[in-house]
Amino acid sequence: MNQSDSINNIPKVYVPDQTEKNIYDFWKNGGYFKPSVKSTKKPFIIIMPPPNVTGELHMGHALTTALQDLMVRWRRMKGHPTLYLPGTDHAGIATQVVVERMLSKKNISRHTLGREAFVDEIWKWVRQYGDRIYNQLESLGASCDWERKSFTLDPDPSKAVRTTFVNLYNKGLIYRGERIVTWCPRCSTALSDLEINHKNKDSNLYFIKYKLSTTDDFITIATTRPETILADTGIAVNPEDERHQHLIGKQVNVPLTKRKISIIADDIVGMEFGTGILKVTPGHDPIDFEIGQRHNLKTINILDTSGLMNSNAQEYKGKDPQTVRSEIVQNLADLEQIEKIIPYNHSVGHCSRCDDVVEPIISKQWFVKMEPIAKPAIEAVKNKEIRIIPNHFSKIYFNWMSNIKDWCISRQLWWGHRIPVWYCSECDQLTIQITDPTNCHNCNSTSINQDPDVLDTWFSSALWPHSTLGWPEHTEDLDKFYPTSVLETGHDILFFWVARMIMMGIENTGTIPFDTVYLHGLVRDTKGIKMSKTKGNVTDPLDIVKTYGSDALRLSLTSGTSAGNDMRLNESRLQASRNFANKLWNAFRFVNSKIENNSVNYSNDIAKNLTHLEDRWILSRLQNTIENVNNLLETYQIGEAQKQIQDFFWSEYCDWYLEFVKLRKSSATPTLYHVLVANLKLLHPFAPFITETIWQILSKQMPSDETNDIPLIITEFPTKNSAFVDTKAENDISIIIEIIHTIRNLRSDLQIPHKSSLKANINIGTKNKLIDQEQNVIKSLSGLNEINISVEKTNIEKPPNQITLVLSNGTITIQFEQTVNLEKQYKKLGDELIKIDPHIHRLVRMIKDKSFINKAPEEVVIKTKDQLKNLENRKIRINNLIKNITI
RNA sequence: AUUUCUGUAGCUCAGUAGGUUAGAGCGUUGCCUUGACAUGGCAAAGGUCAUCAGUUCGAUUCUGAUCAGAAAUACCA
Repeated sequence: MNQSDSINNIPKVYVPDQTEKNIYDFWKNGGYFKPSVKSTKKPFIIIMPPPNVTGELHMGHALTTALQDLMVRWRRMKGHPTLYLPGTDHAGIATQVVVERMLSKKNISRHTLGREAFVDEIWKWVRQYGDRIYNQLESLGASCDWERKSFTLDPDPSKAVRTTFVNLYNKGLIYRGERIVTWCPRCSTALSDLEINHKNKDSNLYFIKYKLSTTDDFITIATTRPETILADTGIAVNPEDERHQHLIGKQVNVPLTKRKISIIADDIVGMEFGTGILKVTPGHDPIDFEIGQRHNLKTINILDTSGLMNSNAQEYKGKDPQTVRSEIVQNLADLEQIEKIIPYNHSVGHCSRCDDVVEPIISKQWFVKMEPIAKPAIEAVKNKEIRIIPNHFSKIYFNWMSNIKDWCISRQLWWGHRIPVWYCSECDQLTIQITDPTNCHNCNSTSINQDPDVLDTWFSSALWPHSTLGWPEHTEDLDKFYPTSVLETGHDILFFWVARMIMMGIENTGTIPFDTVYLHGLVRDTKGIKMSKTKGNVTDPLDIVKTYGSDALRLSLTSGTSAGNDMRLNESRLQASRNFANKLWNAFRFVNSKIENNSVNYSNDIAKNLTHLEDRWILSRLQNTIENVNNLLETYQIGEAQKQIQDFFWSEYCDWYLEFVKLRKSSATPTLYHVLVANLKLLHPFAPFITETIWQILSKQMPSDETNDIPLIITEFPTKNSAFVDTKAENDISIIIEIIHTIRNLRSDLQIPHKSSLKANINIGTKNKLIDQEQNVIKSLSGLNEINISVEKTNIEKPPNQITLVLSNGTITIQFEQTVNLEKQYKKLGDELIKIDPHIHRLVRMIKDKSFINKAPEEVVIKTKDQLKNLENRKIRINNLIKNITI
């Protein structure tokens, strides 16, 4: 480091990565992340929505962590026992795919390994890499209680899963049934509705002729999936449809097969679509399945678990549906059974994991009956027991919850919580219990086999707020920390997580899992496009941490945003945050240079020394900031809270206060220190590293005591002290600032350098005494060398070397050494008149309006009158000046 | 198709009890290396708050319609 670059050996640019790791370890090893046992205040708990154990940190994690950690740190500093409980999710499909891919490089498939060995392989992987995401969260400053970290497959959460399954089954809320589910051939498992994305695709609508069995007539049916003809078990028409009345009850031959099927009437059939005749394929379409149920139609399944045609598809067996489609179309064309083919755009379901086209397929799966569970969960939000922020997501929640469908929870995977159901091969009865049974409950036989399937990963996530705290056991943690406080996550995950957590929380514990849901928006790239690996537009948060520092990243993510809204992250935003951090750093350098090795402890009473106006002013402004910040954080207006802190710090403390006190020797130091420290505390939840770093250096400059011996992370968050509120000081300083501002403006307009001195006559009526007292400050910050205070009317002649400017409450006349061209200044006066007039008119109109006087609140009327008076006075002063000008 | 959200300065966005001469950051223009900081300072330009109605003494803010953009959910075979 260059010696000239430093005051007291502190580098003039803040370098984050030199300190962040040390600070984090200091907090972690000091046990500051653990819930305090001393406080009797209401605990504040955030259970981290568990990231995927195979996952790597992305911007979404960074945002969610910044917000969660901010909430946690704020409450911790407010003296609440806080628990931020981290965890990871086993992520069934995703993890299995990762490990399968790894094994395939060694030419091993999971089938050759077998289930047990394969699951062992995954565990090996998890043990090796599962902590990676945790380390990444640490670099963001997450103040989690790592000793309570939890993994969805740990024994306790697993027990919670089994207990829940058994309870729900016993209550009749879990059932096994043959349903149409959506099947992903690539992942070879059933999926829930939420795991499917619909995309519009260009395809064809095939008009196919079916021959009636008894006559030589044909009927024509429109379909997008001709390959499902092989699974047709009925034909349906609308009973109201006069065109097709005569067909009802007749039989047709299924093309390419020897089967004959009946024509039935069902009012679900749309008369406008196609020919108004629907082929019914109960095995491969949800609507057809319902029709099949109503009319007792047979169900034929033509697909196997890997999505290929099975033996029901006759000669097409073993081929994939797409191939079969074109073959069938060709075969039908050869038989002249294709009437026409028209291009058709329709939406097709895709697997949200692998993006393959999913197939509706009949299959036996486990379901949760949702309606009874959803009811109390809807009620909890309706009666405001749970508050969703921003509120408009409540509507989306209600909408989904009141149309909820049963949840398919079985997955044909090997990695996850295996379904706790055992089938008896002797009596066919099920044994369903929490611990592994050895015998059939019914016949006591030992030949029982566990269901091979595992549960949907979200099933365990749904239990997360209580399972991580020890449920179903009555643990101390559950007692102390449940229900939790806030669930913070992305709005895209409202249904996956939030809704299911609310339902299962109430179902299992009888209590809501959290009282507040805070939903954030998505982080988008510079162009506003959603970040995704496939698009290659992702920014790695760890790269940003390296370049700009963790605080800068956090500040960027939390600034200028409001809940629920998406945000764009770009370089200039990050730079601005880094610059802010650097500004803080340099203010600290300034203050530090004043207090180095001080023998007085400034953290004690500072009220004694408030003889200076600017001290009273900045402390008063600080109270205002503190009050606003607390209110804003209380109502989760996080971006606005941050803005208030940054504005106060930069625009008031740095731009004005620091400049004011440069004239003084040491009398300002206590206030200088006090306000800086208050800023550090206010900012700590937003930018934990730099604030703690500065505090550690600063607080050691003074004799130690109980207030400065403790780390910033657990110091008390500032609260408003009304004793420091001083509106008179605020008014006075605003007059001083206006004078300085006016003179600087003039200098800039006339290109008069700051160095060249000016003389001023100020007449500001009742405040002339103030000007007298503060003239040194005014001189220094505006470059005046002489101030005369005149009670007389300002000279309104127009000597060529002086000009009079208008202030809110008076005038200021500036004298130049030489003649200056003032044309521009006089024009400015005219411009202001033009601007001011409409305002005056507006205000006059309001005052004259009787209904305004009668109906508007009194303070608004008073304020309006004041405003008018001020503007009119100003207008008079401007007019006086203009009258005496001859250009 | 339904629902929801968004439309404020050149760009990105704040603006939660309806009363402000409508704000910030970035960018732009001019000036400045002054002992905290050029990742800085000083000064300035820039907006009919999408459009149109309504409610109100008063609307960027509330209501409705329209236009434009985004998202979610559902889906017709």
